[in-house]
Amino acid sequence: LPTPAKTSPPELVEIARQLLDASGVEFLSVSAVAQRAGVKAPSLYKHFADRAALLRAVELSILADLEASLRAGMRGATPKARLHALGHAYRAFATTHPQRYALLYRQDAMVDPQVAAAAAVAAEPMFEQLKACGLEERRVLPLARMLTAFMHGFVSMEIARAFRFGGSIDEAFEDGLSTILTAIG
Amino acid sequence: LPTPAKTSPPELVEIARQLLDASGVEFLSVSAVAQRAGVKAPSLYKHFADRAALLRAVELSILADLEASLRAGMRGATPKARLHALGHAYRAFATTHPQRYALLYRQDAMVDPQVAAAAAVAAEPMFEQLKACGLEERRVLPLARMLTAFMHGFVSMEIARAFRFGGSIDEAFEDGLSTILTAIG
DNA sequence: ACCTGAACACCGTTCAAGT
DNA sequence: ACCTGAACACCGTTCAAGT
Repeated sequence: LPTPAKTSPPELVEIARQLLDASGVEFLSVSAVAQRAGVKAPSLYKHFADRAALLRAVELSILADLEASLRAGMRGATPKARLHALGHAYRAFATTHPQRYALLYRQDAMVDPQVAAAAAVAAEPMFEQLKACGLEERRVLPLARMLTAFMHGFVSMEIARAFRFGGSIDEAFEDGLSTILTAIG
Repeated sequence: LPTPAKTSPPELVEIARQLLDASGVEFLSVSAVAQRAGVKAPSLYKHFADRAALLRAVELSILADLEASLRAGMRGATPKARLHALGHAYRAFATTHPQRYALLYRQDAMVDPQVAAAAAVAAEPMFEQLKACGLEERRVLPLARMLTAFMHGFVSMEIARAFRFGGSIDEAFEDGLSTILTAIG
């Protein structure tokens, strides 16, 4: 006869997210998650195939949060204004939850099709506004790539504390973002 | 009486670099490096304080290589042309040695003062050319940050295979780089 | 002065045995 | 159907003992 489940995939993902925020990916161990769920490590394998599958589930939930944050922050009267707001929402998400953000860009993350699909969904708000700017179709993709490259590069350097020469980080982000949006025309 | 050393820090760093290129950071274990050096794992602690110290030494050697690659690639008649060439040299370094590049931006890498200093040295070529462009002093730092954010963001997304909508990656990089260099004025 | 084997506390993972 | 203890192969690291 079945023993009642002491935990569940959603609960394990939630615990994993808390561990991630508190200590980073390297402390997000199967043992630690199982322990906080009140269960022994081997039991986790009844809910997830392996540690990678658990990380993937966490990643998917973070990408969903990112998309929601971008949509919520994307206010403004014009497409360009909304892209500007989206840029700041992106940076706010990454700097508020650096560990979550770092998980998204761990090595080979996008190789998994589910994760790649979720990342594409998170990129949709930006594509929608870029298209609404009314620029030529062939300019949309390069501009999207320039914008995401800048946003990701900036916040990941900020998180890594790679900006070490003083000066205003806020201004540098604002300047860079404005320059790119100006290039839209 | 002393036993002759079977290995040395430089040799261990070289072995670590080969392991890194072959399989990535996670396979860069103390045991694996020691084994390839023909020595048992505990012996490595006579040459490096711990695994982190070994990784740091590898990181320093990679940052030195990066600076050399940037300087070697930075040809051109004008400062702006040289910045353009530097951008392409940066991307070439990252895409040719993705594992080495990924090591540079691992979490909290820049917290170590030696690594931060080496990163600053690697950034010098770019600063030299930006200053040679003759723009106002207060514009140098924001522009440097925009340029590095774009370059790092672009190549790290490229390495992570995050560009999944087709189109020319080469063109997107060239477009983005040109847009930023145009903003210099 | 460097190398070694043994040991410790940790991983992720498997599996047979419980209920 | 899920949970468990025991086991396996791995980590990084320490340390006393060799030479």
